[in-house]
Amino acid sequence: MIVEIKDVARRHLATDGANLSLRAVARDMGMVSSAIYRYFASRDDLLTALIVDAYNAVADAVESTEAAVADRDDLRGRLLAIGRAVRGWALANPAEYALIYGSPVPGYQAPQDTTVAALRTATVLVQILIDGHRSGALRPDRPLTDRPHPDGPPADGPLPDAVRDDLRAVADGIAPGLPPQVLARGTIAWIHLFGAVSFELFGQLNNVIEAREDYFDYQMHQMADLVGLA
Amino acid sequence: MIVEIKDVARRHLATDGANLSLRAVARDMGMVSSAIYRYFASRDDLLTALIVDAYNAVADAVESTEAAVADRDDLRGRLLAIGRAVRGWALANPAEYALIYGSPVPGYQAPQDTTVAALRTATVLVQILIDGHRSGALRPDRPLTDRPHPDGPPADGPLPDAVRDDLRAVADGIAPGLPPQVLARGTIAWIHLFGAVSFELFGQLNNVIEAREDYFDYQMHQMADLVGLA
DNA sequence: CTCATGCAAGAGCAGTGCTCTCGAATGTGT
DNA sequence: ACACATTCGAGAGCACTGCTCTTGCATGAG
Repeated sequence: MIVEIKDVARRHLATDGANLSLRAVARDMGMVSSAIYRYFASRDDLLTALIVDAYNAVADAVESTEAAVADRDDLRGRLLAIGRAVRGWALANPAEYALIYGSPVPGYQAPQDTTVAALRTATVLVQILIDGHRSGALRPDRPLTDRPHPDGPPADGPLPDAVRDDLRAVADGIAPGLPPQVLARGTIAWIHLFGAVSFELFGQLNNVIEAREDYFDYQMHQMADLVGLA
Repeated sequence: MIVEIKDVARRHLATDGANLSLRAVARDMGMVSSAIYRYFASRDDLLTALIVDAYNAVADAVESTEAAVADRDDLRGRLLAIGRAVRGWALANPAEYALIYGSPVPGYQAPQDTTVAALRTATVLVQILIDGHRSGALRPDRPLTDRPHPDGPPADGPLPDAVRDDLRAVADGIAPGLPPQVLARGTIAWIHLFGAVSFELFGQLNNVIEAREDYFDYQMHQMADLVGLA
């Protein structure tokens, strides 16, 4: 019953956007609006359920797509697979993507359930970093970028101490032994991935880039370079 | 009169988020709701006015901050100034930032007015690219990233043809002669800037990074490296 | 002095989230 | 088999929303 309500709500979400109407979904189900409250305490409660489902849906897509990469040593290919999975899911479910990675619903506070579901997707990326670090494919000890001038010093400044400490704490939790420098570049790729998808999905690329897919792949390759993947 | 309405609406926006109520702003002004319709045809019309204002506000902040960089040859400093200006404005006006760079309001179609205001901010970044290209500080002819392995080939693949054509068209409009390769890396920095601000503002960094300002600067430095700024 | 225009108030419509009450149906224990 | 308890949905109702339409009051122009 609650899955049926969520299904109808998802359908409304796809057409009407984030301001879905409880009465409308009740009408679609041949019920009266007050009956919904037997299953969801409030509209925010329904939204929370949809948000958790969305986080898990994108995590499912990312996990299965990344696992399908046969050559586990092809770290770049695995990163690319993650990126394409996120983008593909976002393009197929724009409203749900906006729900979890867009501007937060005003007055709505995300409960703790959502963060654990959100972590699933990130873990897939971190595993690539771990594998690359173990095999020695990553070189966090030197700047990844070229010197702006051939004879100049590396432009890449050191990781700020406070950031390094934050990242070390994160690494201790999910990837013990992973150097903060590696994690720092991984988070940059991570942030850029969602920044790129959001930019495209929210219309910021309109009248600028039309070759969306090629452009996205290009960005992911740049991020792979930045992380230091072969 | 319309500026007073917008001021009150902005204040409501800051507290209640994107779903602002016409009746509430009318109440705050001691008017009845129908009186608002003398000045704005609809709630969407008011939102559009706020959006255009927001685009211009962030453009003002960026332009003035960037212009305050004394050393015009310090391209990295100018990029950093832009980034900090955007982030600072976003942190000071989170609701307005979400209005223009967050998920679009459902059922709302942005009119053409907004795009020209959005272009103002981008122009400041493009000017850095132009200056850097003129002075020879940018080297778009070679990969900016290090080889993953010291003796391997450059990992950076070529710019896809379709993307190159898109970017050439953009360059023809606002920066004639600027190589698409330079613009490609500039857009990456551009996208990452807003991706980083959105990630922080929308709570995606919670329980991960606490040293927000240091982390942001670190990201901007990485982007400066990627673009190839000294 | 008259007319026209600008402006705000009020009523009203359809819609919303949410609460409360009531009646019907479905088991469950004795 | 009967009485009881629990579950479920319907309905009314409250306060709120965006928006439309009409009415009336001003102020300024001719």
